[in-house]
Parts: sequence; structure tokens; C-alpha cells
Amino acid sequence: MNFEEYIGQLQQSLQRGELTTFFCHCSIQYSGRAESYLDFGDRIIIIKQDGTVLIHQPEGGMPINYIKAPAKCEFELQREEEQELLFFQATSGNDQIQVHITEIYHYYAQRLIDGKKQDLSGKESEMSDMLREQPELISPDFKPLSREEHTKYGFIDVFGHLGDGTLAVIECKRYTAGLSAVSQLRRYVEKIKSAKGITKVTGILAAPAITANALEMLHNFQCSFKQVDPPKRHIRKKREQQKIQQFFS
Amino acid sequence: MNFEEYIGQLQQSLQRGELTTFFCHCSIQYSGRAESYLDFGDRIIIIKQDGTVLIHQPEGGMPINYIKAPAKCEFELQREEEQELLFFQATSGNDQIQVHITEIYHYYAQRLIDGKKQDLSGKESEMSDMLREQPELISPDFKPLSREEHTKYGFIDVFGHLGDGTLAVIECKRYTAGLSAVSQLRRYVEKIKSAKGITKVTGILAAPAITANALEMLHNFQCSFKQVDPPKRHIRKKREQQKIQQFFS
DNA sequence: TACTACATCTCGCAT
DNA sequence: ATGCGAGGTGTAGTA
Repeated sequence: MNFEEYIGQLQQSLQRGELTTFFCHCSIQYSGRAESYLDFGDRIIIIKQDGTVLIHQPEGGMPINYIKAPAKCEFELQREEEQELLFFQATSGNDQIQVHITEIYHYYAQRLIDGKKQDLSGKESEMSDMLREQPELISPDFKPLSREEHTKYGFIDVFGHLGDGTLAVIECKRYTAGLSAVSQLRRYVEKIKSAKGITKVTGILAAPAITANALEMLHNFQCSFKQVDPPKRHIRKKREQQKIQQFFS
Repeated sequence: MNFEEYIGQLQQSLQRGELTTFFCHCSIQYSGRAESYLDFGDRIIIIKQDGTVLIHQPEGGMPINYIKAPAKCEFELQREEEQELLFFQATSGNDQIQVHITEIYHYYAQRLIDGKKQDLSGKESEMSDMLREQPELISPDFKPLSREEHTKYGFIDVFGHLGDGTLAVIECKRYTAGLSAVSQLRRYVEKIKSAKGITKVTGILAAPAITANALEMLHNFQCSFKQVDPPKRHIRKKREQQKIQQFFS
């Protein structure tokens, strides 16, 4: 199939709303929020049904270039220095990629039917739910007050008071807490102090671990760290069978 | 091609180090840092040459599931409730996805040759470079200190002094600065104060814009905002041709 | 390795 | 639309 035929195919695929993919040899220019150039090499290009464009190199987890949906996709046959090439341009807002394709190795497009939503668990909100249900994980005298306090200064994960009446702001993190987590907590504590006009407010950072610098900073602010592991998730039993083929050991 | 033949093909593709893709109907379970389930639907699965696994739904910019390289990929023919299905499992560290495939619509694999690196500009570091070269963008009396000194104190973007001898810590952002940018700047200012034992230290947030809350917080800390646009990048002239085909208007 | 911050972050949620 | 924070964040740079 020559480039002219490919252009016809690609146009049809996009008009039909098909998920369109091709393996090709190309160079890529990007201009928009930043600018980039990628010299010629083999890549896979994916144009999704909503107009998302993804370009992947043969290695690495992230797309090397992308355009957010809905991208306007244009194709053009070009001749440069005695050589034909397929020019592909995708535009969305101020972002634009220009792809010069010298060879298409493979092309396939198909309308895919999905629409299912992923059910995901193990988020930070589940950890704050757990702390509200089991406040003793923070301290024996901790009593949670309400659900998330969603203010314009950000939302507070858990909010309650200690036995001596001190208000406690809890910020929880699923992973090792760093400096930014401490800064965030500090912001909330100060906000509560100034908004409610009270001084007996403390902050508690609840996380499975904390970095040394963050702990030092936390103590400087008269706040404390409470080691709390995120909610236990059901561990799916790994399949171990002899017949299974393995690669990438 | 039946599932048994597909398994043979897939194994060969992975052994050969080919970039392997297929369109299929499947459900996906994920277990690792979190847990997820996605009910049956049509998706595209990509196994990269380094063992990265990406699964994309027909819409949306992000993979709905993924496994980081190098994933161990296993295939198995299963029979459940009178129906054959292809079971695909990818494992990397504690992360695992299990895919139950009831139909493969299309399969293609090819070894791709690349290795080119992207040349990217428009990063925040270029903005701080600009401020070091054009300190008058901050203030007529701002004198930046050397880059050497700047790294000595950590992650401070630009560091210098004003005409009256006050030390100035500059934090720059390429986009609208929010609360976290102010918190970050505040941390740096306090670090310098305690490290140098001096009090005449101020913070300047340099960004194209700042949110109202962030500006209020900034002023509370005796710091200031300086409106600075990120470095001008060469704007690639948009191609405007009549013949170009358009979709996703 | 651990820690820190950027990212063409993306995404959802609430104002 | 904007603001804010989480993310299975990923990725690079540095100590």
C-alpha cells in the first residue's frame, strides 16, 4: 500500500471512529506547552476514538509524544528531496505535533466497544476512612469530628480533638511522607488556627513512614508523626503453574 | 487463528523481542500498590520490547492498566463454563495484572529499531536560567549569586541579594502558582534563615500568574510575587493548507 | 539507594 | 472555568 492509499485508509478509519494504530518510521516535532524534536526512528502511533493521539517508542512506559483529545488530525502526502513521505499533524488547543513518516510497516484500525469503568481500591481516601472508623490508630484519646473538611484552602483528611481539648488535624499519606506533606499539614493547621481563632491546634501526619528531613521539620512545628499502615488489601493469590510460559525473567 | 496458535505466536514475538500489540475483548484484574477490576470490554494491549505492558481503552489518554518493565509475561489457555479463553498475566515486583481474553480481534508484532532521544525545551530550569541571566526581570537591584552557591543550599531555583543586602530566594513556576508553590518557597526561605543564621531573607515567587489564595498566603509570610513570563519559545508556524484533511473538528 | 521536585504531568472533584 | 490535591503517578537529578 502506498502513502496515498494509506491516507485514504486513515481518513476513513477516523471518520468511522475507529481506534487507529500504525507502526512506522518517523520523526516528530512537538510545539505547545513545551517544544521537542525526536529524530527518525521506529514508533507506534495510536489515534484513539475520542481523538487522543499517543506515540510510543519501542521501550519505556510513557508516550514520547501525545496530544490530548479531541485532536484535529490531518494527513498529507509530501515530497522532499526526491523522497515521498506521509506528513501527519495533530492539533489540540495550542499543542501540535508534526510527524514525518517515511515508512509505514503496519496499519490496523477497528471500532472498539467499551465504556466500562475501572473499580479501583487502595486510595488515600480509604486510609482516611479507616482512621475515622478506628481513631485509636492515631491515639487512644483521639475523637474524630467530621468527614473531610473541604475548604477553599484544601481539604483536611481527618479532623477531631484530643482528650485535652486540643484540635487535631490529620493528614494521611499512603507512602513515605516527605517535606511537601509536612508543608501541607502545616498549612492546614495554620488555617484552622486563624479561621477558628484558637491556638490549641496540632497536626498529626499519619503515614507508613516519614523521611528524616520531614520529621525534623514536623517537630519544629510542634506537630507529630504517627506510623500508620494503609488499609490491608486482599492479596490475590498469585497463579503458580508449571505449564505457564515465561519471558522477561 | 485459535487461542493455542495465538499463544505460540505471542511467545515467539516476546522471545524475539518484538513490540507486540493486540486488539481484544477482555477483563482485567490488577493487584499491587492498589487493586482494581475492569469488566469485559474491547481494549488494545501493548507489550513493549523492554517488557513494559500497557492496556488502553478506546478512549482516554492514560493506560487503564500497566506493568512497568521488565514484566514477566505468561499465557495460558483456559476453559471456563464451556468457553475457551486466553489468560494473560504480567508480573513485575509486587504488581500483577491478570487479563481474561475471550476474543482476539487483531494481533501484530514487530521488532522496532529506535534509541533516539527526545530534545525537549520549555522546562522550568530554562526559566530559572533566564532569571539568572536577566535578573532585572525580578527587580532592578537584584543580583543573582553563582549557580555553584545555588546548588549548595539544595533545590533553590535562583538565589541572590537585593540592593539593601537582603538575601532573596526565588522560586519560579512556569504556570499559575498555587498554595504549594508558596509553601515550597517558604520552606526554602526558612532553610536559608536557619542555615545562615540571618533574618534578612525574603522570598520571591516568579510566575506568569498566582492564585488569590496563594497571593494572600505569600503576603502573610512577607514574601512577594513577581509576574514573569516563561522564556519565549520559537513558535512553529502552523501549517495552513486547504488540501489538508481534517477530522475531530 | 533514598530523597526531592518537575511534568507538554493527568485526572477528578468542588467552587 | 479555575483551584486544589491525589496518583498504582513517572522520571530525572543528586547525595
